[in-house]
Amino acid sequence: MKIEIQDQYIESFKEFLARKGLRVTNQRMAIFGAAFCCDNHFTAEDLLEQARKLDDSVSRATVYRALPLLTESNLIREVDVGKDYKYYTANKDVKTFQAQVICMDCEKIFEIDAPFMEWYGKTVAEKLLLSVEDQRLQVSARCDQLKLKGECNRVFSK
Amino acid sequence: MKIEIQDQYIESFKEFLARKGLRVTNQRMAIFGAAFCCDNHFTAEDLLEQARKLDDSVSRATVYRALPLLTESNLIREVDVGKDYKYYTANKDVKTFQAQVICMDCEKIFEIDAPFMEWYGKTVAEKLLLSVEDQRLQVSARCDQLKLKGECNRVFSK
DNA sequence: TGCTATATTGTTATTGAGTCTCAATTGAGT
DNA sequence: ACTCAATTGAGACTCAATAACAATATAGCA
Repeated sequence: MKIEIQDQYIESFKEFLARKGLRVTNQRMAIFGAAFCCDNHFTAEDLLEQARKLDDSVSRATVYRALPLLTESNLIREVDVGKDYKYYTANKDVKTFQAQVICMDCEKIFEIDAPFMEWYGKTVAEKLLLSVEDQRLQVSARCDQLKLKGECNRVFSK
Repeated sequence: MKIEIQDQYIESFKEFLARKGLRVTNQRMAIFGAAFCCDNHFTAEDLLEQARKLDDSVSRATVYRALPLLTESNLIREVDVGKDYKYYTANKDVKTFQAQVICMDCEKIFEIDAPFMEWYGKTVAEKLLLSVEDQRLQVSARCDQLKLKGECNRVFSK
């Protein structure tokens, strides 16, 4: 069952490549596969590590070259957490606009539905006479607050 | 008139430094002044350049050391536009929550009032049983759309 | 199946924002 | 003015991301 869903995404990625006149390579598919098999948010470095488990020839440069393709094809998306590096996450089963709640200490990310935001985007668009390409609502919280829910990864020394 | 307003901010900054037991130095005041005399959003590098006009001894390191003080004192704030570097803007006359509309090509930033978001933040907080530290709504648009309003800085070759 | 043009790759070097180190300097209380 | 800790500038350094380039692999075609 899971495999079927994945196949659908694989097909979608291959179509995207074909449409752009790009080749289907082992490395690209390994990177794609890594992005979709890992559940959480991941950095470029995480992705490299995972992709190498599928194809150990994958290099850092190729990961960075593949990321724009994956975002452009709408299979993954950037999640900016205000750090110096970027996070990404696979676009699986996302039906509504989601806000990101980020722990500023351990960097754990929760995505919560915020369907209202879609309407809000349109309002903004009308106000500025342009169409919105993308919008993000990011909420920052502290880990000692998330800890109350027992969902913080980090151990604190201080 | 303008000078009076600035004096108020200067006082506020000096108070902040005093409260923290930090010294009032020429460099810090030059950086502060630069942040408040430039109307737009600025990067650390922009700030360095401006500050050097007020005190040419200001170094890059000092700018980066001053930025956390300015944000902590709430005189400026970070504006994350999803680039590899950070933008900042002075907190002048900001009464309500603002959403940022960013041109993905020329990086021009419009801030628009989004008072609703304050309420929304509280709702999110209740849902996750934590208190929100900060929230940002970012809207991305393309310059060729902003161009219609004649407000895009960039000249396009393609 | 094998051939060819060219897209893609890994390696390595490079960029650029931001941080760190440390000796020299400077501000503020005495 | 004196003292000493806070602050500074210069420059080395970190680290994510990008670029250059020679080697390799892919897809279309024979």
